[in-house]
Amino acid sequence: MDDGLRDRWLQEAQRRMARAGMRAGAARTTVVALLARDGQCLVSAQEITSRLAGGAAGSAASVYRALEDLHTLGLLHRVYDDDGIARFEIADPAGRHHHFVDEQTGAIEPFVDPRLEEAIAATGRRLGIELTGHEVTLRGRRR
Amino acid sequence: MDDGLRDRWLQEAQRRMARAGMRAGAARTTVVALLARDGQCLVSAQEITSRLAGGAAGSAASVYRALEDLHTLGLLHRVYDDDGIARFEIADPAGRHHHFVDEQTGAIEPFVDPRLEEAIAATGRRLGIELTGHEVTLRGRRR
DNA sequence: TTATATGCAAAAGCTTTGCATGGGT
DNA sequence: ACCCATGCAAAGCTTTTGCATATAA
Repeated sequence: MDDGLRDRWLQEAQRRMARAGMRAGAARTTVVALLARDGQCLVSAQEITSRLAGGAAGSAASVYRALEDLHTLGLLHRVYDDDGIARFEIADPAGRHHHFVDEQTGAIEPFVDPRLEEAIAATGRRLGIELTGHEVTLRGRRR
Repeated sequence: MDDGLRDRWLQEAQRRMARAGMRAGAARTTVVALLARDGQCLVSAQEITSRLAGGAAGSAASVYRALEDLHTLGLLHRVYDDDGIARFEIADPAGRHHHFVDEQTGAIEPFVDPRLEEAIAATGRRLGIELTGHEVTLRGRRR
């Protein structure tokens, strides 16, 4: 786990939530804390809900509402897996990773590749597009 | 519309369906014909169902079943949009395109870029991955 | 004739929403 | 005090499934 990323994101999240006039209720506070730790790669609403079920706060409705709000604030990326279930991960202010799906295990793993980023930027220029975002999913098996 | 692609895919679809022991019922036959024409870029099950509603055959259940079967046979790609709805397009035996989402209009447009394909292949090698597939989605506005 | 395809209606699963209550600032 | 947040339960949507019937081969 990347502690620096966790702290940066947590701080940014609190800043943006405050600026939006949101208050620190128990449920969303817990969800945010959990995301800062475990949301560095894709997690679903249900995974969050069940991890919260052990503790005190966090109904399913509140989890979905928190995820929706955080996504609207630009604090989360939302991706739909091959099963059609929404999964979220924290939007790193410092950069972006993409996903590799291991077809043997089904595991999703993040990766970064500056040269791929550069190639995507070049594609945008070639197509005459001003890029505001992009997603890449690779599938295969580890050699 | 690419007539060559349409005919190639239709032929391949019929070949694979026959080999799988599937019979040419009215509903799936109509769905396959519609996909060959209109499935060159993403369409949803509901879009297909409503386009079929004018004609004689095609209940929603049969549409979903046809899409599932064709996907299993490797004849369709399935992609989940930002709204969480599954969209399908025909798997071109001759190559692959990706998607650009225009954030002004919401329109999804296909594009091809051989240099991007090369960059993705290079990323796979760099990561030590044997790639079996990949998807790229670009978001932005046309300049 | 026999396995496959279809349609309808019901069920399933994820997500959203209405409403009354609780809680932050 | 005032407005936001929460929880529960109900509703909404897409997608899947059971079952009886129809149909391709």
